[in-house]
Amino acid sequence: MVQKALEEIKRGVAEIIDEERVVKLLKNYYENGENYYIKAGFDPTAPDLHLGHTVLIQKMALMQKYGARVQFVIGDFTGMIGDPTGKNETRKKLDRETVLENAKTYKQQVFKILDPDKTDIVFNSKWFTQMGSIGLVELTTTFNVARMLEREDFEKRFKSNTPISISEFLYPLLQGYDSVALKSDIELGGTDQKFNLLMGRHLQRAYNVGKEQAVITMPLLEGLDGVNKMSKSLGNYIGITESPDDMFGKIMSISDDLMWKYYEVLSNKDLEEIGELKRGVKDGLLHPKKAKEMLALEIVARYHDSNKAQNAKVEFDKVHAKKELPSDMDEFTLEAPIWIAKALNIIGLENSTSQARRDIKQGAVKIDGKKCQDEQLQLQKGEYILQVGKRKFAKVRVE
RNA sequence: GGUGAGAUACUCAAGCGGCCAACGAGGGCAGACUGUAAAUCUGCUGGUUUUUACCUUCGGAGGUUCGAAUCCUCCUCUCACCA
Repeated sequence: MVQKALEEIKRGVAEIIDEERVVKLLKNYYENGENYYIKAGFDPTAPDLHLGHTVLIQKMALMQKYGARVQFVIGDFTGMIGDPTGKNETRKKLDRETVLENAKTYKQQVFKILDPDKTDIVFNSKWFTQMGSIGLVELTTTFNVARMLEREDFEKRFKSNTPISISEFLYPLLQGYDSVALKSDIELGGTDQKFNLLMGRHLQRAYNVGKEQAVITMPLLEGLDGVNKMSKSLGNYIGITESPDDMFGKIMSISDDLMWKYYEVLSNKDLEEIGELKRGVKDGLLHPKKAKEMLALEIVARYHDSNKAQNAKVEFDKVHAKKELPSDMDEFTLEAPIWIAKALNIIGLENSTSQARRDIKQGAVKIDGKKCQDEQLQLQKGEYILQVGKRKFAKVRVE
């Protein structure tokens, strides 16, 4: 039992630190029925979860089946500082209301995956506002600058003389302290979080919690561009609240290579099955597009339902493979006569009339399926279907 | 605190009195090709209905000049070296 659970848990993970402890926890669950706590922290600034987050969340959901209680930490306090990992931009201070609002959104999204009965949502401001400045200084005495500079991005920035704010040193300490306050048994995070996750271990020791958490890191999921990690600020993400059509289309647009990565960390299919698909594609028995469709169907069905997923697929084929019009389009009413470029701008298909002119020149604009050649064209009364590029459509009534 | 260097469009980065809406690279958008892809090739990438024109942009505010991203003054910010 333990062995099987461990195997499933290990799938797709980047690294497990202190695997022995994980085994112990599992054993204890099966033999004595005792639960254990797994923690993961989330930033309250961006309440929209995307598939990159779900890699982590799905893993937690899996572990809930094996005795884990999830501590879903909303970093409302730490969020004010901002994790220095990656880009460093000063964070806006979030007011209480926004944080609560975001937390609500989190709940809605997260419980599509996690079991609510086995999940605690906690805010880390709860213990940090009570800590006080003395407590904070005490926290800082547990670590030193040299060790702190071991963190890769700090080291890089230090060497290249890029400024590091003192408050950024605080971040790993605070995140680690969450594990002290919550007495977590395991903490999950992306591979870029490794340093912070290990800090939890260090602090649990320093504060004599009586245990040191194991750490499980998950690989970072690349975004749609296939290069950078999926993130909202880069715009290469697939949000779990997106419409079935958008979600389906976005998944279909990833490259074939990336598809397998997605399969590994996002699909519920077991590894053998995925291996078979992979072989099938390699041997030419299975079209890669088919394989990708299956993936897209599975994921869309998870966040919507299988009917909607199926519809999204049909719609997708209709628009892209058969080059027919989508069944749903935004509709607008404009006054006649109207200049085509202006019309495109008003209905939001183009950012400016200048951009519209350029696209018309390039033959990217279609009216009722026919290329528009004349950039001076005035639309007279009637109904038109305007299209820019392959994906942007709108129905326009001119009167 | 002292000295020096720098701030250019989404990002990086040229330009250093007129030929600058500003080289180039990345990104983005579009076209061809395809499986809607990826890769590749090509075009575009400040705005404005009148587009071999006009307007707004090169950290901010003034000034010199027929003319300034380019020169001068002050301010703000960043970096480096020294203390």
